Amino acid sequence: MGDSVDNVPGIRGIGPKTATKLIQEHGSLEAALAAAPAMKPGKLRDSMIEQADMARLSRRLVQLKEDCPLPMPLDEFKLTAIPQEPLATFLTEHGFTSLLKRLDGGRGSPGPATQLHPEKPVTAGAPAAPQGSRQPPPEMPPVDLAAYECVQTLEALDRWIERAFAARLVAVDTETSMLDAMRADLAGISLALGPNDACYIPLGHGGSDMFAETPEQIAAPLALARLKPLLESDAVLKVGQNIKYDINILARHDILMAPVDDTMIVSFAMDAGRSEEGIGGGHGMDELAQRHLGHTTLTFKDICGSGKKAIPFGEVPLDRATRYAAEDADVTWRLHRVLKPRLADEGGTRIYERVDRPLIPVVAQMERHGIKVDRERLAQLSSEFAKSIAELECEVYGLCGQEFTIGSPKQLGDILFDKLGYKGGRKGKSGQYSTDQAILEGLAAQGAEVATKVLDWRQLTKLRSTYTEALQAAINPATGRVHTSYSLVGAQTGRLSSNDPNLQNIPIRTEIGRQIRDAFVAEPGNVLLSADYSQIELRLAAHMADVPALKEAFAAGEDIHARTALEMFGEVNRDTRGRAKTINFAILYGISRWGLGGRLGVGADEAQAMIDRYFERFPGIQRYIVHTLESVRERGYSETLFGRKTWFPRINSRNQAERSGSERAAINAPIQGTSADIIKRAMARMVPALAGAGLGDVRMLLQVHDELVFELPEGDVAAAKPVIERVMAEAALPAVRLEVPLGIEIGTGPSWGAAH
DNA sequence: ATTGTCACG
DNA sequence: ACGTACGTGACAATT
Repeated sequence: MGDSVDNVPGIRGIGPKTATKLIQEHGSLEAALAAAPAMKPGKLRDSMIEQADMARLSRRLVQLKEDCPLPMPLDEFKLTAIPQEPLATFLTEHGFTSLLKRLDGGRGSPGPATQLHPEKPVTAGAPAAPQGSRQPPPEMPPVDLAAYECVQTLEALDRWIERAFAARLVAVDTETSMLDAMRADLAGISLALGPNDACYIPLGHGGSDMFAETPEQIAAPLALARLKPLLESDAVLKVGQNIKYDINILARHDILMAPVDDTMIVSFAMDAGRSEEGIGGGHGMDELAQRHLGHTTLTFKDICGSGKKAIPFGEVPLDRATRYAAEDADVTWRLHRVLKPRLADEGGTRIYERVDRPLIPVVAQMERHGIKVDRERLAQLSSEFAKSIAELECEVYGLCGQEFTIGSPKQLGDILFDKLGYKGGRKGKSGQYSTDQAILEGLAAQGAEVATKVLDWRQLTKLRSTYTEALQAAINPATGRVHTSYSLVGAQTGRLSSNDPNLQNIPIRTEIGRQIRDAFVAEPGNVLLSADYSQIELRLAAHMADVPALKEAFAAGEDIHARTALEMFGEVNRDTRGRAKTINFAILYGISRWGLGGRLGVGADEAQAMIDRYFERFPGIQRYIVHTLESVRERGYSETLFGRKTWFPRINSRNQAERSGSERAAINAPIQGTSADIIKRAMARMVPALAGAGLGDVRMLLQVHDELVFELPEGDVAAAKPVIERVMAEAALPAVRLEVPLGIEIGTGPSWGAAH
């Protein structure tokens, strides 16, 4: 620590050496303050905190240089000698809020520092907090719901806006009528500037019927016009919990909120997969508040009820609405205060600042764009499917000699195995017959016609209920398009996930399902363009495990499964190539002899022999697996090439099933996660790259793990292709130099199906 | 709310 | 004696 404070000029107060020594002696700033009640609150204490922030700041400068866009050259870093606005933004964005009041020559306004560290002595006799992050930091007072203000006049709103500009950091939360950001009506906005320093601005509250009295509130357009400069100001950081939601709500009111920070994603960057017995591992606000602040929040259910009796937020009385909404902003502010500084300590800054955070506005915009679907086409498919389903039902009933619910695995299993006497074992702890695809295919191979019929029935009912019907219902009446919602913390590996509706699992593998892709279409005069990474995970495995034969094959543009077949079996044909493909996937997924044997229809011994041969022909793979597992067992987490961590708390479990599962996931996570990092980087760069090439009309609509889908004017296709190709192919650079090329395949057409 | 099944990468 | 590919989300049936 001694290396740091002295290097940073410009702060007076207690000396940097004294502060550093005190902090060092007590292990942390909090401990130093708690253990030194003799140190008076006020000036000295603030100085101490500043010193700690200074120490943190300088300690991180080297690190940040790599990971963050800096507003100034680092070598010239002096608090007083650089432009104040970008510095302020930098400081707030990275949690160095106590240093802010040193700027602007101490302009006398009650800046954030006094809010941050209220003049309240730390309780001397407080029990020592156990090490870890579960205790509230001592400088934060407990949540006081009575402290919040309901903002109902323009004068009050203007005071909050002015203070927010001065603070340069504001937690923001929007309250709405529903979860779907593209349909929800705005009920109000809450802001927080410090612990218990929060307000709620009701904008859309009213009774459930037209005779109920509307509570006093500022007219929404007026309030939004006042808030717009604040929410769009480069100099004020907006902090949210899942702020992509609020970005989209506000964007629909012509406010493009930026810059932003997201406590949910900060948590994800540090703690993906981290969960302990009895403690959830999620990144929801209620959970984070419990885990990091020791605070139990009001829940949405407490306020609006649940199920049939639930009422929209806009109908909640203002006093209760204020407590809930302002608390959310308050808690978000506190979480940011606790989590953002921890990010660098935990090595999460790089992935957060360079991958996940830049993605937030990009994904938000993709969601707002949505994609057009051809309703009539879907409806036509639906009725075709329905007709076939009805026929199949009759045939199945005939073959079984009775009517029953085909969709009930229990009834189906009993009829197939008990009544009709087919072979196929019991399964699972429920003692129920398994009737999944693999089992039914086995029956069909025995000549059970009914199994084929049931499989066809299953496929069609699946397609109809999940796709042709659901997608019609998902068309937004206001935009005429389908808007999915992407979760930025959905998958532990760093992948996105898509929901409401899920547009990452639209059928493609069968001809019949593929027709659904043809219903995803471009606007007239436009086309859809699909660009996907070819075999990206195998390429990454070749690089990460350093496998010469695989690297050569990719460099030469070979068919990788054929090459594998050649190495493994000495000849390439339909059969060996298929088996090689299965083995390649098995490697990516964390191989086991039983799993591979099951897939290939051979015994575990034979599967093991093939694994051995694979390791022999592709030296590097086994070493990668061993090293990865050693590292995860010791450190508790795996890491991608870009430094994304995924935690595996059960990697050393005494329960073998649990442990083996973690081991397989741990082998897969660096590969799947690196692939996710790469496409995320490509997405973040795509928007400026296209704009810079004069392709502002090209809209990125969808991401499907290794594929990006765009909608663009027909006339832009020729110009857009090389830009998209280059951004995707170079997405790992400059941070990572891959020893394999990233192959990109691009297609265009009037529909998603045709673009493949 | 949980289970089984199946759509995708 | 486990019970296996990794990562998701949605639907229908059942508790």
